[in-house]
Amino acid sequence: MRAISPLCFSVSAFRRLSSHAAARVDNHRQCITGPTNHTSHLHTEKTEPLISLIKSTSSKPHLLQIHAHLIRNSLFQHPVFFSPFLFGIALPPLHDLGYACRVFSKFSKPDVFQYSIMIRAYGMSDSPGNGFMLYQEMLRSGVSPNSLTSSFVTNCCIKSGSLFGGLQIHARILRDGHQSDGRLLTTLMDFYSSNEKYTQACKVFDEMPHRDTIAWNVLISVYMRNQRTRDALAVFDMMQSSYDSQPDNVTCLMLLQACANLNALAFGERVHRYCEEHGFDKAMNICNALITMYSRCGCLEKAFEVFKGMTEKDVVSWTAMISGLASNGYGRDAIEAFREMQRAGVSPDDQTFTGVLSACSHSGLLDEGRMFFNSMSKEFGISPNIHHYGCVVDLMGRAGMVDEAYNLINSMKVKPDATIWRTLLGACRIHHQADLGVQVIERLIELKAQEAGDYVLLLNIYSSLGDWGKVINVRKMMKDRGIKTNPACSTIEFRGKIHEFVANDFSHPQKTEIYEMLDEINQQLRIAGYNAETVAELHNVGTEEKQIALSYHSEKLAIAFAVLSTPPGTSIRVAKDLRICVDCHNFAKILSAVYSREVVIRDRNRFHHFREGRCSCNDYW
DNA sequence: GTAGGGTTAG
Repeated sequence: MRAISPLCFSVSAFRRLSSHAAARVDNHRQCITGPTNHTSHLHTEKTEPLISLIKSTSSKPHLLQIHAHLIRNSLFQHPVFFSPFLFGIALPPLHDLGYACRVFSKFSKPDVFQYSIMIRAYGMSDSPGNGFMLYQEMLRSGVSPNSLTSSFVTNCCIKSGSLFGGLQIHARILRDGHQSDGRLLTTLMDFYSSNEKYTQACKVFDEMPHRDTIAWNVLISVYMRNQRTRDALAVFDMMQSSYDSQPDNVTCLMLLQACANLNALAFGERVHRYCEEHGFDKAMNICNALITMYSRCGCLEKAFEVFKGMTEKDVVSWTAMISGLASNGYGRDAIEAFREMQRAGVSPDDQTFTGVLSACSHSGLLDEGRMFFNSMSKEFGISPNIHHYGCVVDLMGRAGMVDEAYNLINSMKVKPDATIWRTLLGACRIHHQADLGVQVIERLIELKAQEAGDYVLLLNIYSSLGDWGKVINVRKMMKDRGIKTNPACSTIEFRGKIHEFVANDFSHPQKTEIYEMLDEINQQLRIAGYNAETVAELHNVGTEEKQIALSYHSEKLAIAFAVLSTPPGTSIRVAKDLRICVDCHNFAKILSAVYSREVVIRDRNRFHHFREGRCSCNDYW
């Protein structure tokens, strides 16, 4: 007996089925060309099997055969068959937009469903802008959009970055009275958020009649994109007290990221407990986010605990652990973890090498760093990217090889970015290389990327050389170019709230106590041998004035607040947006001994752990 | 007589 392929079987099956339907349609030729509201003439019991055959196929050749048969039997133009056919060919998994366009253009009078499918298909393609054009064509031909059409076309505007299109759609949504559709409004929030119209995005949220978990999650992502990370955390409480929606795994994932950014350890632990209570802590992505959160909060023990507890570890888990060890100053352990990862049979990728190389640069492991940099491409076939180069430049720069680092940047295959020049500028500052520093500033200017911080580094170089004439020049240059310095900001978490401190800040409600406490601490530290390190301070002023200027750096205010507010022995965790200065480093080191407090300061992505008068990093940079 | 929204874990 001859074997019949499943495809042949299906085709013969629908041939049988379609002959009944065809007989019906033939009697009503107007169905084919005219308005297509004659579905009732087709017997449901005859058409349904054929429709479900069209719907169930996910093979393109099969769908094309069905197409041919529909044409032969004059059934194709009937929406009963055309709609599911278009659906199958236009959307994934087949998603043949070219084919879908051709058949769509042959269709005499598409309805709102068919337009919607095509708009959705455009939204998923490389030409989302065409989705909006089709939407306009649809309006011109008198077909009214429903809330799904609006949702699809809004998505097209998000993808194509069309602000104007989205605004038009929003106006139409209001006109048509679709403003109570939660899903549509969620897409609209996403639209405003992706166009940086955060106020508008929040307004849409406020006006929603019901907010489900996804709507709340979009609100969190709005806050996070808008650098309002603290507000993102506040959403967690609001969700838990709302009666109709609770945080889910996506909420937790985003909040853990927010905690990592804010150094909000206590809040992160709360989210962790919530994950455990709801069984999210078994998921790999949550565990990986937890590792990062704990590492970025300087709490490596907890990060390692999560890591150890994972039944399965992927490259992301290993990389998170390696990077965590690296940024916390445990370079050798990071390298050991890398070897362990290979023994476990997990292949490293480019980000793993970023972690390994940063481990070398943070711990000053020059030879190891070079070795990994070379083996990365030779053994693992991973070509170096800007981050890898950045680590090596940092490594060489710190080791005093500033000229070699400069040559390496010039020899790179990738275009140097502002960050890599800034890294070199930092090295120039450490090794007092004023001439190269000036050259680097010029490169930053070429990139139109120079920031106040870059000029401050240059100022640091000149002032440490005692070249006050040049200091005045740079200050004048900054003034002429309109460069304004933003004061550094330190944050500290206390009882679930984030407290912000800016140098010489007088806005905190407990300011008087904080300043008094800082004076008291300074007196105690001086007894223990602390002397304000004034060499790096910018102004050409007397020593006493310098000491006053240094006294109220933001991290010192934060530390004074912690000493004031927490019981003796509690660890003090500070996050700072700029680099910690030599003096504050010294201050924290001596304080850790005098007050018997562990102090953890995170500046940018680097940690300084102070315990019993020692710091985890060898020198303060 | 169908169809939709959030996450890019390091």
